[in-house]
Amino acid sequence: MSSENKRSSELRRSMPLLPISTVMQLTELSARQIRYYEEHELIQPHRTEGNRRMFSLNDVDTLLEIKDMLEQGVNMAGIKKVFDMKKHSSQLKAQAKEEISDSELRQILREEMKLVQRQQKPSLRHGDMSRFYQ
Amino acid sequence: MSSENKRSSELRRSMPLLPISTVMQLTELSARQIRYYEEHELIQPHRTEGNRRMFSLNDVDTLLEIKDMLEQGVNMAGIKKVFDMKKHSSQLKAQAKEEISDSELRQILREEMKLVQRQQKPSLRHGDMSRFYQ
DNA sequence: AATTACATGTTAGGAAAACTAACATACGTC
DNA sequence: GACGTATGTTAGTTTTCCTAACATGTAATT
Repeated sequence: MSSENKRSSELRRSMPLLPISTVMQLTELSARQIRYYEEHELIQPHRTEGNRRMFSLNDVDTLLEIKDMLEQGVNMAGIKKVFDMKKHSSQLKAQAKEEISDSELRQILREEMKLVQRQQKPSLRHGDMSRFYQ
Repeated sequence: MSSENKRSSELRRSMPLLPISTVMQLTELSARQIRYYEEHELIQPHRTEGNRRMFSLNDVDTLLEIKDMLEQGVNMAGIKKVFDMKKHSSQLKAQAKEEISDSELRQILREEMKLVQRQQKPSLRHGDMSRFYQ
């Protein structure tokens, strides 16, 4: 896939299309749960002019990951850590891409992994929204 | 693509995910227009328990086709005809697949085309929802 | 055993979004 | 100028979603 395509599909996946009722069905989470996870800053759904939450496909993906980890006994704090690390490591990766070799990068990511695994054993299975679109 | 994948992506594309407000943004149609097209049976959005319309990606695709044809001067009746023919010819095609050769099939579809073209000159450009997912 | 923290349920009251139905209007056609 | 078609607008209702508060089950802590 070209980087152009990657960028525009990222755009589509982050478009706020879905009301909470749809997200409830897709994830089998309650509204209370979804709002609670937002309260803890695990997701940041868009708001309409009238203050209704509107969710993207990425949000649904994230919620499925959260659900997964909770079911595996990871608590909010743990999930936050995992997400922080993910963000950090993808920033690192983006930055590193232009500076270092692949093998050096893999080495760094292995070290990051160890850091997290010391604290908990999260499921790293990726969210499964791919079921719901093309 | 395997026929299994084709079937399941069709499933996803027909899932009622979107409220009318989202569809309005995606298509740049007014609520009045969308409801009017439903009234004329060009789309059949799902209804929630509380009677709210919920639209699928296929519905959005269809609406974009309708918009396209209207802009090209085709009226409701013409659009209906085009859709009827589409449905008919895809049924025909499905049935034919197991009975006749490709070249025979192409011949039949050419004849169907002529039938419609005698009445109007619709745009056959396909709806462009592919912008919005994966 | 009592306390605490965490994740979620439930309820109440209010605001936004969507519904139907009816009437209004612009524009093309007879 | 009357008519038909596609769309706008408005009014009155119903449904969905919002926040905030309090309730509850379970696990960890004392």
